[in-house]
This record gives sequence, C-alpha cells and structure tokens, in this order.
Amino acid sequence: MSKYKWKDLTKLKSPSMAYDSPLSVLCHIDVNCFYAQVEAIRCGYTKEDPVVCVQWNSIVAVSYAARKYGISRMITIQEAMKKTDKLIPIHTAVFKKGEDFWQYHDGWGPWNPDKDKRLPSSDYKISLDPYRRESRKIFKIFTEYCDLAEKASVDEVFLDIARLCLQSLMCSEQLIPGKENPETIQLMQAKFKDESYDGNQFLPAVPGELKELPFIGDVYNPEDLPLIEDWDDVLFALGSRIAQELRDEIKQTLGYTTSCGLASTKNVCKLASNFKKPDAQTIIKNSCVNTFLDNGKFEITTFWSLGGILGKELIQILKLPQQGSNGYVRENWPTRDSLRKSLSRAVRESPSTSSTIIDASRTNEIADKLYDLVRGQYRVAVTPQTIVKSMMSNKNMTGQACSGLADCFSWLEVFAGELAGRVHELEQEYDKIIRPRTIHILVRAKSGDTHSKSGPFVQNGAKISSQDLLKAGAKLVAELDAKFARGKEHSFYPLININMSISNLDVVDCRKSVIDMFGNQASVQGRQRKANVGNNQSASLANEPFKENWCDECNKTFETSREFQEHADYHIALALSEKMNGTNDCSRRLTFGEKRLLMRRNAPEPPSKRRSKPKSKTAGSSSDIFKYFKKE
DNA sequence: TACTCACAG
DNA sequence: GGCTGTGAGTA
Repeated sequence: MSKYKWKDLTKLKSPSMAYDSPLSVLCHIDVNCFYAQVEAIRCGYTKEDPVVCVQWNSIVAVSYAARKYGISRMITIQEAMKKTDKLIPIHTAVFKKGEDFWQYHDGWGPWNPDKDKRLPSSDYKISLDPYRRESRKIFKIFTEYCDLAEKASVDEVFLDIARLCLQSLMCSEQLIPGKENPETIQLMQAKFKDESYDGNQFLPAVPGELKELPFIGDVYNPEDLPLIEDWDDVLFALGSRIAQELRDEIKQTLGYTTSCGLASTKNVCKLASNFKKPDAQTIIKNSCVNTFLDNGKFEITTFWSLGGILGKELIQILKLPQQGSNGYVRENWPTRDSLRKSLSRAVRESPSTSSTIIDASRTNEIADKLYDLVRGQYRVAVTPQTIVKSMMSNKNMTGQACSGLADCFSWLEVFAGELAGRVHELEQEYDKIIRPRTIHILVRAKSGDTHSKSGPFVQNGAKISSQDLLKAGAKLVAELDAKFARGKEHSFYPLININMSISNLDVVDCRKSVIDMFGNQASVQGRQRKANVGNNQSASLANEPFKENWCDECNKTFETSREFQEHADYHIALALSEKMNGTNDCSRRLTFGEKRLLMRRNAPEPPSKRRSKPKSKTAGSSSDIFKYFKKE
C-alpha cells in the first residue's frame, strides 16, 4: 500500500492547492548566465564563444565558454582580457544622457582603443530592457505549457507541473511505451475519472511495471535507493520528462539553455536547479531530500530569504554549527514546538546588543519556517505572475555627471523614456492599461545625504507618455533643488545618485469603461468637458488636455507648430541669456512654463521607432540646449 | 510623504 | 563589489 491517500493525489488537480499536497511536483528553471546568453544570441555567437556581458568596467555575466579561461564575475574587464585574447566582451545597451531611448553600441566599451567609444558612465545609463524583453518571451512559453508559472526574477521561473504530471499518470493509455498499463493503473484511472474514490483511502502500491519508468536528468541519489518506491516518485519521473520537453522548447525556439530543479517545494527546487549547470536538470525525490540538504554544500543561510542577516542571526542565536546546520536543526529540534520554544527563549534572553532584527512577535513564524526548511517541507504557494508594484529608473554617478539642475533634467529625460517604455511594454503584454498614481524622485547628494520627493502622478492621455513623466519629475527635482541646493551647493552637487520611480500602478482592463478607468470624478469632468466641446470621442478626459501649440507663459495659442516652435525658442533664448549673461541672479532656474516648453519641443518618436538607432539628431534637442548650461 | 532597511541576481 | 532593482516597515 502507498503511504499517500487519494486526496493527496486529487489535490494536484487544483492549481491553488497542489503546492500543499505531499505529492506536489514543482520545478525551478533558471536561464544560465542570462545576460551573456542574450548578448551571444543577439550577436550570433554560439555557446563555444567566450562571450561576457559587460557593464562599465565590470563583468556581469560570464558564458560557460569564458569560464574555462578562469573568468568570473567580480573581476574587471581589463583583468579578464589579460587572461585570454579570445574574449568577446559585449556591453549592455545604454541610454545616452538627455535621450529617451536606449541602443546598443556594439564594439564600444572600456576596451575600445578609440576613447570616444568607451561609454563613460558619466554620459550613459545602463538599459536592462533587452533582458526584460527576452525574459517575457521565455516566460510566455512557460505559461503556454503550464497553468501555473511564477516569474521569480528576470531569468528564473517556478512552475507547478502537477497537472501535467497528473494528466500523464491518469489519462495515458501507455505509461510505458508499447506496454499496456497494469491493472492497478487501469483501475486507478477509472476511479479518478469517475471521482468514485474515497479521499481518505490510501492509494494502492505502485505496480512493479511502473517502477521501470525512466527519469530524465540527474536524480540525486547518493545512497542508491530504489528510484521508484511510491507515487511521488512516479510523478517526479513523469515530471522530469515534462520539464525536459519544456526546456527543449525554450532551446529550440529561443536558443537559451537552462538549468532545472524538480522537487516538492520551491526552496528545494531552487537549490536543485543550481546544483548542476549549465543545461542540466536535477531531481530531488522526497526520499532523498534530507540527504540533499545535508550534502555539505548547503547551510540554513543557503535558503532563499535566509541569505542575509536573518540567517546569520539565527545561527548565532540558536548556536548552530557553521557546517551541517540543516541536519543539526533537524536532529536537535525533532518537533515544531521544541524549536518554537528555543527560539522564543533565545530571543528573549539575548542581550539587547545583538539580535536586532528578529521581532519577538514573529519567533513562532520564523521557527516554523526553519523547522520546515531543513526538512525540505517548507511549502510556499506558487503564485501566478503578479504585475510589478513599482518601477524605478536609477543612475549612480561619480565625478561631475550631475552637477546642476540642467544635468538632472537630462537624466530625467532618460528615466522618463525608460519608464514610459516599460509601462507600454507591460500594457502590451497584459493587454491592460496601466496607470501609475505616484511618482517619486530620489537624489543622493555629494554629502551622501538622500533627499526624496514624491507626489501624485496624473497623466494627460489614456496612455502614459514620457513627457508627462518628465514634467512631473522635473517639478519634483526643481523642488528638491530649491530646498537643498540653493546656498548649499557645496554639499548637494554633484549628485552621486538620482532616480525616478513610479508606483501605485492601477491596472485596468482595456475593455472597461471610462468610469472604471478614470473614476467617477474624472468621468463627471469628462462628461462636462464633452458637453462643452461637443462631439469629442477622446477618452483622455481626466485631466487638462494637452493643448497643441499653447504657451503657458503667454497664455496664447499659435496657429502652426512652426510658429509655436519659434515662440518657444524665444522663451528659451531669453532664459538662457539671463542665465549666461548674469543679468539675473545666477541661481535663477527656468520657470515651470519654460521647462514645459523645453520638454514639449522634444516630442519623441513613437516608442516602436525610438528603439532603433536614430540616424540624425533633431536639431535643438534638449541635449543641445543643455550643453550651453554646462559652460556656465 | 520621507526615509531606512533587507534581500536578490 | 558595483550596479540595478523590489518590497516592507516606520514615523
């Protein structure tokens, strides 16, 4: 007889409950050296080519071919190139300061003999968009195959493949090719189909024929236990085939090699996928999980979420050994309650100098988690992908890359372009409208002090635009500048960091009504405006509409955009001359109207066009204007 | 809203 | 070890 019950098996039918069954089958898939693979594939290299992905002077991802030369992350590109002249360094895509699109500059990087082609970090910002894009393609394949996929990071996914395994087991007429299913299986399949089982009944023993089922990949089995004893093993064997098929599909359609771990819990899956790389899969059967966790490579700090100071503190406070902590915890605290008591007492009695982060009110929760983790039994649900909750675009700087308000604006332009582009891509992916409600600007001053300012974000149209973000960001930056830079320039500029983020992302179904999208208040405003204007079909009524060729400063509309441009030039020239001639207070900043004019004259191309390399630069783009500021 | 901390690849 | 990010907590 099996040690599992019918309800353990049927629980697998439900995506929301399967993870909690003792028969659960999860897997974790990790794209090997992801950034390096993206660049290698993009540039047409094979896995034999020693490609590394470079960011400034650092190596952020190393292909396996390059690892053979002893190249790893942590070392600089200069050091790596000394190790082999075969190295193929590829820099990430970048935004240029003052531009709102990213592009690749293949061949450019710190190694380029031409000093103009070295991508100084003072003038550029890293773009991770290409990796997010590839990540979405990969994730799409997972979701097509599997009814429950959780995106764990840009290059990692958790899958609950229980339904796929269950379907193999309970719907297949030939579990072993060419052989009729044993009678036990036929009976089980009939019961399962009719739902004529009693959930509390134990399952039958696994019939001998099924113990021949092959595993695809590496079963962790140092003690040479029988591969298939109970139904969990059968499901893992079937799962290993499914995982291989999935990974083959990724390889064939997109070209990426992956590593995969199969196990009953997310934590063990993650350790397993990391166990053998690249292009491998490791299966941790339930009967081998303790041996796996004790194999000498893992400690409690290896578990996800325990990698930081919480893990260290647990070791200290529970007096765990530096090595073999998993087995130690298992053996010394054989019951949940004993570990709860020990941890709670240890926290209570610990001197106030140590243990700063274990909250006394959470000791039971943490103890239970640890108890389960060291047994490979910490069951956490696989949650379907949730939309991001915030997005940030960030730039760290050394030197003079941001030494005034004008520089801030140039970086804001980058941030606004990046964030608007990312929102658009997300909208396309989900076929939803995404409306950020809050915008946040944070700067780290020369002194090291951080200052931030945030506020509500309202956009002009139904879709977010980089101008809206730029406008809102510029306002916040100007306020920070006014508050912290004026009269204190010595501690403020040059900034060592500046970033823009958006949050409170409202997600709206595209098919929903204007009321759903903009709220009742806005909808009332919209109707009012509609009534005034007449037959206005636009849905972008929530806020002040974007008035074509309208000058805020003069409260005046111009006939043509050309006339408007000339008028805008007049304002900017005025502001510049005041600034450069010193006729005005040197610290005079552009008025908000002037800034707005500046922004408007740079209406970007549609996002689809902006991704490609622009052939010629529009005369009078903001970077051209801002270069005058730098001379002051 | 402003700011800090923890954690991860 | 620097860079890029996400999320939670606090006042």
